[in-house]
Amino acid sequence: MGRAPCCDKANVKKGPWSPEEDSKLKEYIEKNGTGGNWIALPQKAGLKRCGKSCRLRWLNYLRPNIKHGEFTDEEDRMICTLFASIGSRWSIIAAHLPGRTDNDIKNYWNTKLKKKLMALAPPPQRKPPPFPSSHHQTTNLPFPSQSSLFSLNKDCTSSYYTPAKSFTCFDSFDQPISSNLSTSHLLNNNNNTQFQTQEGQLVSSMQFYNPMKENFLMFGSDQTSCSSSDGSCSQISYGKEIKQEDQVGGFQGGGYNYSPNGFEEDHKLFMLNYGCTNNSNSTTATTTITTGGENLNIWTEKTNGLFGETPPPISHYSTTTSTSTLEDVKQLISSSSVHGYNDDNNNTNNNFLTDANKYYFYYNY
DNA sequence: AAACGTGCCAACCGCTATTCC
DNA sequence: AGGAATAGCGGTTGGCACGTT
Repeated sequence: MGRAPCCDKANVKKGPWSPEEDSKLKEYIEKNGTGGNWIALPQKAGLKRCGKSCRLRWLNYLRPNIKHGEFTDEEDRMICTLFASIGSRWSIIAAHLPGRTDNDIKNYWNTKLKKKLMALAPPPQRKPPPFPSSHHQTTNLPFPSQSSLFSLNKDCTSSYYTPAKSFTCFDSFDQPISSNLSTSHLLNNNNNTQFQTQEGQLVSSMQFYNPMKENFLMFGSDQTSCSSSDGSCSQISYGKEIKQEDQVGGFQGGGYNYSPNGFEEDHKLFMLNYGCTNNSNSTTATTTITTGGENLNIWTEKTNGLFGETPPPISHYSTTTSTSTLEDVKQLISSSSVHGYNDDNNNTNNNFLTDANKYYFYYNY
Protein backbone atom coordinates (compact mmCIF):
# COMPACT_ATOMS: atom_id res chain seq x y z
CA MET A 1 0.00 0.00 0.00
CA GLY A 2 1.47 3.26 -1.08
CA ARG A 3 1.43 6.53 0.71
CA ALA A 4 -1.53 8.78 0.60
CA PRO A 5 -1.11 11.52 -1.98
CA CYS A 6 -0.04 14.87 -0.62
CA CYS A 7 -3.04 16.54 -2.16
CA ASP A 8 -6.28 15.82 -3.89
CA LYS A 9 -5.04 15.31 -7.39
CA ALA A 10 -8.46 15.74 -8.91
CA ASN A 11 -8.91 19.24 -7.58
CA VAL A 12 -5.45 20.47 -8.20
CA LYS A 13 -4.35 22.48 -11.17
CA LYS A 14 -1.34 21.29 -13.08
CA GLY A 15 0.75 22.71 -15.84
CA PRO A 16 2.21 26.14 -16.38
CA TRP A 17 1.61 28.82 -13.82
CA SER A 18 -0.38 31.87 -14.80
CA PRO A 19 0.80 35.35 -13.84
CA GLU A 20 -2.16 35.56 -11.46
CA GLU A 21 -1.10 32.42 -9.66
CA ASP A 22 2.45 33.66 -9.51
CA SER A 23 1.47 36.92 -7.93
CA LYS A 24 -0.84 35.19 -5.46
CA LEU A 25 1.91 32.88 -4.34
CA LYS A 26 4.52 35.57 -4.23
CA GLU A 27 2.31 37.94 -2.34
CA TYR A 28 1.34 35.32 0.19
CA ILE A 29 4.86 34.15 0.89
CA GLU A 30 6.27 37.65 1.10
CA LYS A 31 3.61 38.48 3.62
CA ASN A 32 3.42 35.27 5.61
CA GLY A 33 6.40 33.17 4.70
CA THR A 34 5.99 29.52 3.91
CA GLY A 35 5.13 28.69 7.48
CA GLY A 36 7.23 25.60 7.07
CA ASN A 37 4.27 23.84 5.61
CA TRP A 38 4.03 23.74 1.88
CA ILE A 39 1.14 21.32 1.88
CA ALA A 40 -1.15 23.73 3.65
CA LEU A 41 0.13 26.79 1.85
CA PRO A 42 -1.83 26.66 -1.41
CA GLN A 43 -5.14 26.60 0.38
CA LYS A 44 -4.16 29.53 2.56
CA ALA A 45 -2.91 31.41 -0.45
CA GLY A 46 -6.04 30.68 -2.40
CA LEU A 47 -4.32 28.54 -4.96
CA LYS A 48 -5.61 25.36 -6.48
CA ARG A 49 -2.17 23.89 -6.60
CA CYS A 50 -0.32 21.06 -4.96
CA GLY A 51 2.02 22.17 -2.20
CA LYS A 52 4.92 20.59 -3.97
CA SER A 53 4.11 22.54 -7.06
CA CYS A 54 4.01 25.79 -5.06
CA ARG A 55 7.31 25.02 -3.44
CA LEU A 56 8.93 24.33 -6.77
CA ARG A 57 7.50 27.42 -8.35
CA TRP A 58 8.73 29.56 -5.50
CA LEU A 59 12.18 28.04 -5.30
CA ASN A 60 12.83 27.88 -9.00
CA TYR A 61 11.18 31.00 -10.23
CA LEU A 62 9.55 33.39 -7.83
CA ARG A 63 11.86 33.76 -4.91
CA PRO A 64 14.08 36.84 -4.86
CA ASN A 65 17.53 36.96 -6.39
CA ILE A 66 16.93 34.17 -8.86
CA LYS A 67 19.34 34.53 -11.71
CA HIS A 68 18.11 33.67 -15.17
CA GLY A 69 19.88 33.66 -18.47
CA GLU A 70 23.33 32.78 -19.67
CA PHE A 71 25.76 31.01 -17.45
CA THR A 72 29.12 32.66 -17.16
CA ASP A 73 32.42 30.93 -17.76
CA GLU A 74 33.01 31.08 -14.07
CA GLU A 75 29.74 29.30 -13.45
CA ASP A 76 30.58 26.73 -16.12
CA ARG A 77 33.83 26.11 -14.41
CA MET A 78 32.23 25.75 -11.04
CA ILE A 79 29.65 23.32 -12.33
CA CYS A 80 32.29 21.20 -14.01
CA THR A 81 34.44 21.20 -10.96
CA LEU A 82 31.65 20.26 -8.64
CA PHE A 83 30.22 17.70 -10.99
CA ALA A 84 33.60 16.09 -11.22
CA SER A 85 33.77 16.03 -7.50
CA ILE A 86 30.31 15.09 -6.37
CA GLY A 87 28.39 14.04 -9.42
CA SER A 88 24.83 15.01 -10.11
CA ARG A 89 24.03 16.44 -6.73
CA TRP A 90 22.43 19.46 -8.20
CA SER A 91 21.22 20.98 -5.02
CA ILE A 92 24.73 21.02 -3.63
CA ILE A 93 26.09 22.42 -6.84
CA ALA A 94 23.36 25.04 -6.84
CA ALA A 95 24.35 26.03 -3.33
CA HIS A 96 27.67 27.16 -4.73
CA LEU A 97 26.14 29.25 -7.46
CA PRO A 98 24.21 32.12 -5.96
CA GLY A 99 20.96 32.76 -7.73
CA ARG A 100 20.97 29.53 -9.66
CA THR A 101 18.56 26.76 -8.91
CA ASP A 102 19.31 23.08 -8.99
CA ASN A 103 16.76 22.69 -11.74
CA ASP A 104 18.42 25.38 -13.79
CA ILE A 105 21.83 23.83 -13.42
CA LYS A 106 20.54 20.39 -14.14
CA ASN A 107 18.88 21.56 -17.32
CA TYR A 108 21.90 23.54 -18.31
CA TRP A 109 24.16 20.60 -17.78
CA ASN A 110 21.96 18.15 -19.63
CA THR A 111 21.24 20.35 -22.58
CA LYS A 112 24.34 22.42 -23.08
CA LEU A 113 27.34 22.07 -20.86
CA LYS A 114 27.71 18.34 -21.19
CA LYS A 115 27.65 18.58 -24.96
CA LYS A 116 30.02 21.48 -24.86
CA LEU A 117 32.52 19.42 -22.94
CA MET A 118 31.99 16.29 -24.93
CA ALA A 119 32.70 18.17 -28.10
CA LEU A 120 36.15 18.87 -26.77
CA ALA A 121 37.07 15.24 -26.40
CA PRO A 122 38.73 13.77 -29.50
CA PRO A 123 37.94 10.19 -30.43
CA PRO A 124 40.56 7.82 -29.17
CA GLN A 125 42.45 5.38 -31.35
CA ARG A 126 42.63 1.88 -30.17
CA LYS A 127 42.08 -1.69 -31.06
CA PRO A 128 40.23 -4.38 -29.23
CA PRO A 129 42.10 -6.75 -27.05
CA PRO A 130 40.59 -10.15 -26.44
CA PHE A 131 37.77 -10.65 -24.12
CA PRO A 132 38.95 -11.78 -20.73
CA SER A 133 39.57 -15.46 -20.63
CA SER A 134 37.02 -17.66 -19.03
CA HIS A 135 39.11 -18.72 -16.11
CA HIS A 136 38.92 -15.21 -14.87
CA GLN A 137 35.23 -15.42 -14.52
CA THR A 138 33.91 -16.28 -11.17
CA THR A 139 31.63 -19.23 -11.16
CA ASN A 140 29.59 -18.49 -8.13
CA LEU A 141 27.81 -15.55 -9.62
CA PRO A 142 25.09 -15.89 -12.19
CA PHE A 143 26.37 -13.30 -14.52
CA PRO A 144 25.41 -13.62 -18.11
CA SER A 145 27.67 -15.06 -20.71
CA GLN A 146 29.92 -12.88 -22.75
CA SER A 147 27.81 -13.31 -25.84
CA SER A 148 24.70 -12.24 -24.03
CA LEU A 149 26.20 -8.88 -23.39
CA PHE A 150 28.59 -8.38 -26.21
CA SER A 151 28.82 -9.53 -29.73
CA LEU A 152 32.08 -9.48 -31.59
CA ASN A 153 31.95 -7.42 -34.71
CA LYS A 154 34.39 -7.01 -37.48
CA ASP A 155 34.76 -4.35 -40.03
CA CYS A 156 37.43 -3.63 -42.57
CA THR A 157 39.83 -2.17 -40.10
CA SER A 158 39.14 -3.71 -36.79
CA SER A 159 37.10 -5.98 -34.69
CA TYR A 160 35.26 -4.86 -31.68
CA TYR A 161 32.66 -5.84 -29.21
CA THR A 162 29.28 -4.30 -29.42
CA PRO A 163 27.16 -4.35 -26.35
CA ALA A 164 24.11 -6.42 -27.05
CA LYS A 165 22.17 -3.88 -25.15
CA SER A 166 23.03 -0.31 -24.55
CA PHE A 167 24.31 -0.22 -21.08
CA THR A 168 22.21 2.11 -19.16
CA CYS A 169 23.76 0.75 -16.05
CA PHE A 170 25.70 3.81 -15.15
CA ASP A 171 22.73 6.02 -15.30
CA SER A 172 20.05 3.80 -13.96
CA PHE A 173 21.63 2.86 -10.70
CA ASP A 174 19.86 4.30 -7.85
CA GLN A 175 22.14 3.24 -5.13
CA PRO A 176 25.81 2.76 -4.83
CA ILE A 177 27.26 -0.48 -3.80
CA SER A 178 28.25 0.04 -0.28
CA SER A 179 31.14 -1.66 1.31
CA ASN A 180 29.01 -3.97 3.36
CA LEU A 181 26.67 -5.31 0.76
CA SER A 182 26.57 -9.01 0.48
CA THR A 183 26.72 -10.80 -2.79
CA SER A 184 23.16 -11.93 -2.38
CA HIS A 185 22.09 -8.39 -1.88
CA LEU A 186 23.82 -7.45 -5.03
CA LEU A 187 22.07 -10.05 -7.00
CA ASN A 188 18.69 -10.21 -5.41
CA ASN A 189 17.77 -6.70 -4.70
CA ASN A 190 14.40 -6.50 -6.33
CA ASN A 191 14.18 -2.78 -6.01
CA ASN A 192 16.73 -2.33 -8.67
CA THR A 193 15.94 -2.03 -12.27
CA GLN A 194 17.00 -4.77 -14.54
CA PHE A 195 17.86 -4.79 -18.15
CA GLN A 196 17.48 -7.51 -20.61
CA THR A 197 20.30 -8.89 -22.65
CA GLN A 198 20.00 -9.98 -26.23
CA GLU A 199 19.41 -13.48 -25.02
CA GLY A 200 16.55 -12.33 -22.92
CA GLN A 201 18.41 -12.68 -19.71
CA LEU A 202 17.56 -10.21 -17.02
CA VAL A 203 20.48 -8.54 -15.43
CA SER A 204 20.18 -6.52 -12.33
CA SER A 205 21.65 -3.10 -12.55
CA MET A 206 23.10 -3.73 -9.14
CA GLN A 207 25.63 -5.91 -10.83
CA PHE A 208 27.13 -2.67 -11.90
CA TYR A 209 28.59 -0.03 -9.86
CA ASN A 210 27.36 3.47 -9.94
CA PRO A 211 30.36 5.63 -10.40
CA MET A 212 28.27 8.73 -10.47
CA LYS A 213 27.52 8.26 -6.83
CA GLU A 214 31.09 7.66 -5.97
CA ASN A 215 32.92 10.64 -7.22
CA PHE A 216 33.02 9.68 -10.81
CA LEU A 217 32.72 12.10 -13.59
CA MET A 218 30.90 10.81 -16.56
CA PHE A 219 29.79 12.45 -19.70
CA GLY A 220 27.16 11.01 -21.89
CA SER A 221 25.23 7.90 -21.37
CA ASP A 222 23.13 5.42 -23.17
CA GLN A 223 21.34 6.16 -26.32
CA THR A 224 18.02 6.70 -24.70
CA SER A 225 19.31 9.65 -22.83
CA CYS A 226 21.31 11.04 -25.66
CA SER A 227 19.61 14.05 -26.96
CA SER A 228 22.10 15.23 -29.47
CA SER A 229 20.92 15.21 -33.00
CA ASP A 230 23.04 12.31 -34.10
CA GLY A 231 22.43 10.43 -30.93
CA SER A 232 26.07 10.36 -30.18
CA CYS A 233 27.22 10.17 -26.68
CA SER A 234 30.17 9.13 -24.73
CA GLN A 235 31.22 9.08 -21.23
CA ILE A 236 34.23 9.47 -19.15
CA SER A 237 34.46 8.00 -15.76
CA TYR A 238 36.56 9.23 -12.98
CA GLY A 239 37.21 7.07 -10.04
CA LYS A 240 38.66 7.66 -6.71
CA GLU A 241 42.03 6.73 -5.61
CA ILE A 242 42.91 3.31 -4.49
CA LYS A 243 45.48 3.29 -1.84
CA GLN A 244 48.66 1.45 -2.34
CA GLU A 245 47.86 -0.92 0.44
CA ASP A 246 44.45 -1.79 -0.87
CA GLN A 247 44.28 -5.31 -2.05
CA VAL A 248 42.42 -5.35 -5.23
CA GLY A 249 41.75 -8.14 -7.55
CA GLY A 250 39.28 -8.95 -10.23
CA PHE A 251 36.89 -6.65 -11.76
CA GLN A 252 33.32 -6.38 -12.62
CA GLY A 253 32.20 -4.96 -15.84
CA GLY A 254 29.62 -5.52 -18.46
CA GLY A 255 27.85 -7.81 -16.12
CA TYR A 256 30.84 -9.99 -15.45
CA ASN A 257 32.90 -10.59 -12.47
CA TYR A 258 36.44 -11.57 -13.05
CA SER A 259 38.77 -12.87 -10.54
CA PRO A 260 42.42 -12.68 -11.37
CA ASN A 261 44.54 -15.39 -9.92
CA GLY A 262 45.84 -15.07 -6.48
CA PHE A 263 43.34 -12.72 -5.01
CA GLU A 264 40.50 -13.28 -2.73
CA GLU A 265 36.99 -12.66 -3.86
CA ASP A 266 36.21 -10.25 -1.12
CA HIS A 267 37.97 -7.40 -2.80
CA LYS A 268 36.66 -6.50 -6.17
CA LEU A 269 38.06 -3.92 -8.37
CA PHE A 270 35.78 -2.63 -10.95
CA MET A 271 36.77 -0.34 -13.66
CA LEU A 272 34.52 -0.10 -16.60
CA ASN A 273 34.57 2.83 -18.85
CA TYR A 274 31.92 2.64 -21.39
CA GLY A 275 31.23 5.11 -24.08
CA CYS A 276 28.71 4.69 -26.78
CA THR A 277 27.40 6.48 -29.71
CA ASN A 278 24.24 5.86 -31.48
CA ASN A 279 25.86 6.09 -34.84
CA SER A 280 25.27 2.72 -36.35
CA ASN A 281 28.92 1.84 -36.45
CA SER A 282 30.16 3.46 -33.35
CA THR A 283 29.73 1.69 -30.12
CA THR A 284 32.42 1.51 -27.58
CA ALA A 285 33.07 -0.31 -24.43
CA THR A 286 36.30 -0.36 -22.58
CA THR A 287 37.23 -2.45 -19.66
CA THR A 288 40.47 -2.66 -17.86
CA ILE A 289 41.33 -5.56 -15.70
CA THR A 290 43.82 -4.90 -13.06
CA THR A 291 45.05 -6.52 -9.99
CA GLY A 292 46.88 -4.84 -7.24
CA GLY A 293 47.38 -1.87 -9.45
CA GLU A 294 48.94 -3.96 -12.16
CA ASN A 295 47.20 -4.06 -15.43
CA LEU A 296 46.42 -7.62 -16.41
CA ASN A 297 44.40 -7.20 -19.45
CA ILE A 298 42.31 -4.80 -21.32
CA TRP A 299 39.73 -5.10 -23.92
CA THR A 300 38.44 -2.20 -25.78
CA GLU A 301 35.62 -1.97 -28.18
CA LYS A 302 35.42 0.12 -31.27
CA THR A 303 37.09 3.34 -31.90
CA ASN A 304 34.81 6.14 -31.02
CA GLY A 305 34.61 5.67 -27.33
CA LEU A 306 36.33 7.59 -24.70
CA PHE A 307 38.43 5.87 -22.23
CA GLY A 308 38.31 6.68 -18.60
CA GLU A 309 40.38 9.59 -17.60
CA THR A 310 42.65 10.22 -14.76
CA PRO A 311 41.16 12.92 -12.67
CA PRO A 312 42.96 15.05 -10.25
CA PRO A 313 42.51 13.99 -6.66
CA ILE A 314 39.17 14.86 -5.23
CA SER A 315 40.83 17.52 -3.17
CA HIS A 316 41.57 19.25 -6.40
CA TYR A 317 37.91 19.98 -6.71
CA SER A 318 37.73 21.99 -3.60
CA THR A 319 34.52 23.88 -3.73
CA THR A 320 35.79 26.78 -1.76
CA THR A 321 39.26 27.32 -3.01
CA SER A 322 39.07 25.79 -6.42
CA THR A 323 41.94 26.68 -8.62
CA SER A 324 40.85 24.46 -11.45
CA THR A 325 39.73 26.08 -14.59
CA LEU A 326 37.41 25.07 -17.31
CA GLU A 327 40.52 24.34 -19.29
CA ASP A 328 41.44 21.79 -16.70
CA VAL A 329 38.20 20.02 -17.21
CA LYS A 330 38.48 20.26 -20.94
CA GLN A 331 41.92 18.85 -20.72
CA LEU A 332 40.71 15.98 -18.65
CA ILE A 333 38.28 15.13 -21.34
CA SER A 334 40.46 15.72 -24.32
CA SER A 335 43.30 13.69 -22.91
CA SER A 336 41.00 10.81 -22.23
CA SER A 337 42.12 8.94 -25.29
CA VAL A 338 45.68 8.72 -24.14
CA HIS A 339 45.13 6.03 -21.59
CA GLY A 340 42.68 4.09 -23.59
CA TYR A 341 44.95 2.63 -26.14
CA ASN A 342 46.90 -0.45 -25.65
CA ASP A 343 48.60 -2.15 -28.48
CA ASP A 344 49.13 -5.42 -26.77
CA ASN A 345 46.27 -7.80 -26.90
CA ASN A 346 47.77 -9.93 -24.24
CA ASN A 347 48.41 -6.77 -22.49
CA THR A 348 50.86 -6.74 -19.76
CA ASN A 349 51.73 -3.20 -20.49
CA ASN A 350 51.89 -1.60 -17.12
CA ASN A 351 52.58 1.82 -18.48
CA PHE A 352 49.04 2.00 -19.51
CA LEU A 353 47.89 2.64 -16.04
CA THR A 354 50.55 4.88 -14.78
CA ASP A 355 48.02 7.48 -13.91
CA ALA A 356 44.78 5.77 -14.45
CA ASN A 357 45.46 3.12 -11.89
CA LYS A 358 45.34 5.66 -9.20
CA TYR A 359 41.73 6.21 -9.82
CA TYR A 360 40.05 2.92 -9.86
CA PHE A 361 36.94 2.50 -7.99
CA TYR A 362 36.30 -0.57 -6.03
CA TYR A 363 34.12 -2.13 -3.48
CA ASN A 364 34.10 -5.01 -1.12
CA TYR A 365 31.60 -7.74 -0.74
C1' DA B 1 2.87 26.56 -45.90
C1' DA B 2 2.80 22.30 -43.65
C1' DA B 3 5.10 18.63 -41.48
C1' DC B 4 8.64 17.15 -38.97
C1' DG B 5 12.71 17.34 -35.95
C1' DT B 6 15.27 19.35 -32.25
C1' DG B 7 16.45 22.09 -28.25
C1' DC B 8 15.09 23.93 -24.25
C1' DC B 9 13.12 24.41 -19.80
C1' DA B 10 9.25 24.47 -16.52
C1' DA B 11 6.91 21.28 -14.15
C1' DC B 12 5.87 16.77 -12.62
C1' DC B 13 6.82 12.19 -10.56
C1' DG B 14 8.57 9.07 -7.51
C1' DC B 15 11.78 8.17 -4.28
C1' DT B 16 14.49 8.96 0.11
C1' DA B 17 15.40 11.65 4.19
C1' DT B 18 13.80 14.09 7.87
C1' DT B 19 10.55 15.65 11.13
C1' DC B 20 6.61 15.20 13.84
C1' DC B 21 3.32 13.01 16.73
C1' DA C 1 9.90 3.19 18.66
C1' DG C 2 7.49 3.49 14.75
C1' DG C 3 4.39 5.15 11.46
C1' DA C 4 2.60 9.15 9.03
C1' DA C 5 3.38 13.55 7.10
C1' DT C 6 6.26 16.59 4.91
C1' DA C 7 10.46 18.33 2.69
C1' DG C 8 13.86 17.79 -0.52
C1' DC C 9 16.08 15.80 -4.32
C1' DG C 10 17.16 14.07 -8.95
C1' DG C 11 15.33 11.99 -13.10
C1' DT C 12 11.99 12.43 -16.55
C1' DT C 13 8.42 14.40 -19.32
C1' DG C 14 5.37 17.65 -21.87
C1' DG C 15 4.93 21.23 -24.58
C1' DC C 16 6.44 25.39 -26.71
C1' DA C 17 9.58 27.78 -29.89
C1' DC C 18 12.32 27.57 -33.52
C1' DG C 19 14.77 25.55 -37.41
C1' DT C 20 14.82 22.48 -41.33
C1' DT C 21 12.95 19.82 -45.01
